[in-house]
Amino acid sequence: MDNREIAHILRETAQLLEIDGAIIGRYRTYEKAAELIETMTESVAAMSADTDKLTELPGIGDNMAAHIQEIVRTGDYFMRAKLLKKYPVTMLEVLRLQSLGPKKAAFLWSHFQAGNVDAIEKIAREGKLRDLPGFGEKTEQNIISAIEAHRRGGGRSLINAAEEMADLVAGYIRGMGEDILSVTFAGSLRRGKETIGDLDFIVILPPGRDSAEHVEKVIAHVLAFGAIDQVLAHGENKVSFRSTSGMQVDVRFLRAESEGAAMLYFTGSKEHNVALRGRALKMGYTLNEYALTTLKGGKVAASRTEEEIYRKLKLDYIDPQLRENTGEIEAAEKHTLPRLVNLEDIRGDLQMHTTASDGKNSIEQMAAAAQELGYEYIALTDHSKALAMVRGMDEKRTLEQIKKIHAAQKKFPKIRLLTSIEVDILKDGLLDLHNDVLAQLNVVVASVHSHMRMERAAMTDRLLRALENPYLQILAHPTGRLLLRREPSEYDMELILDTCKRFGVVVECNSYPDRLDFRDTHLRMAKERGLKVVISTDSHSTGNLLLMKYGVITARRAWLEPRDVINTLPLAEMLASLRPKRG
DNA sequence: GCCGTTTTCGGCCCGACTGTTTTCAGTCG
Repeated sequence: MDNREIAHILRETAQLLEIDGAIIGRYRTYEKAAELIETMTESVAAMSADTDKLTELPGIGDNMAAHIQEIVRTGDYFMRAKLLKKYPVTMLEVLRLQSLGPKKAAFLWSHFQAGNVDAIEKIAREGKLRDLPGFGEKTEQNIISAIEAHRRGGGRSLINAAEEMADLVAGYIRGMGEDILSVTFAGSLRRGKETIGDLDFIVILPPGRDSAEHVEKVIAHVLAFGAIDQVLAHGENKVSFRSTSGMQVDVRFLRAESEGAAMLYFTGSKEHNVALRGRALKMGYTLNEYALTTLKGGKVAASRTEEEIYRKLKLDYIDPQLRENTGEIEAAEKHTLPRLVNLEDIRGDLQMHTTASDGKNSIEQMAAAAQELGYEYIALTDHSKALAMVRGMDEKRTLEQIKKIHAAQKKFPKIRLLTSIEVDILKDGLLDLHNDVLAQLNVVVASVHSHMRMERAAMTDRLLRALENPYLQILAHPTGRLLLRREPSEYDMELILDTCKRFGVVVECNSYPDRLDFRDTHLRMAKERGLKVVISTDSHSTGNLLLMKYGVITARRAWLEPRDVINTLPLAEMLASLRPKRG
């Protein structure tokens, strides 16, 4: 049982308790335990043999430790099972509807036995909700439109799509000229999360131009943005809407003196903010989106920049990508935060395709584009023959490709073109090309593209066998997931990471926005085991080389430093850090 | 259910907004 599964059971218990009317603190404890376990890299199942280790975790007491042990032992938790006898499991889906929370959901269940989205939609469309206490015509309509939005899909977007939308909205708001001072995005996009549910903007008003009339004028401009599906909130300080693409956009209006506090608050994460507020309270302050204020006297201690606020809280500045309350506050206190890897640290790209398989551009075009980016080296990694539909290369064509790369090299004296391949890991764990061909390549990248839904034990064996091949140097997009489309393959992650470490295999952080594979938490596990990582784009065109920034931001979320990432190294050192080829 | 340099009981981050209410509960982030 992995951490995600344990956290899932605890979170469902929290939601069911909330529906059941438990007092706030009780279900919050379950929520907090779920949040903690979800973001931990150490296996809680492994820890659970030792009760003391569990209770040492913040927010985990004797009772919660016992519950966790029960979950690890039995795969379920009696309280959750008990509540699921009282409420249907579909109520958890109901809670995901906008404007329907635990209280209203519980009410609908107790009055109509309506415990799923379909049943609630039926009642709403029949006009039976409007006369209920606490409901009304507006609420009824909101629930119907929330159900419609829910049916259109979860509304989460890939990071590149979110970024495009954010640029569009920011550019539009910026079009107001001097009516605003600045517009900045915050939220999960600033933290670099792999998928984005909503966009948060902070609009700073010019000094002296913060009257209600002026804000209303700015809001009117925002609401005239073309792609609005529905306005969700429209107040004096903020406006929210759902875009036609299904993404929720929140825009908050503030004065310049609150900018730092607001950025901190709206960047989150929620867990980071809660921890910061707790710390502020202990130190005699209160923290909100306007300022850090002294408890006694209500004097503003800091508000203009994030740096000032962290400083007052006796913390080093914490990069947005680290703000998940997974140890960054403790590290900031002890001055042990990592020096995170930057895009500028990257010296080369070790996965890209050409017209030899499914790439759009030639070796020369890829080389020219990479050189333009200032790279010192690239690896040309076309597919191997198992991927017949993209004309994967067999042994003969691979050898020809090596010659072509050598020929192209002559035209590009300033960048090293490494001969390479993305060789398929076959169903039985063998690599798709003969070792004597792999031996002739500068770099061997391997990955799984077929039979991705194998059962856990078989997939583990398959990968172990592949890793035993002495020519395999880089394990690319190790879980094979496609964000919002395909779940990751399942295998014994800890064993595979330990094996990579043993053989000196480097794991990839694939920068493609729908892969981002390994994901942040897996990369952090890798780092904690002393593995090296390569951040690659897996480009299929020259334009794709720019996707590197998404890999870098994911690596930053994993606390990776330049020394953890081999393509921050000069060529010779990078090559020396790869698994040495043995016969 | 957890936790303590205000507390071993009584809080649990905090503020905006909406919609349904005549002063506030519920939802959200």
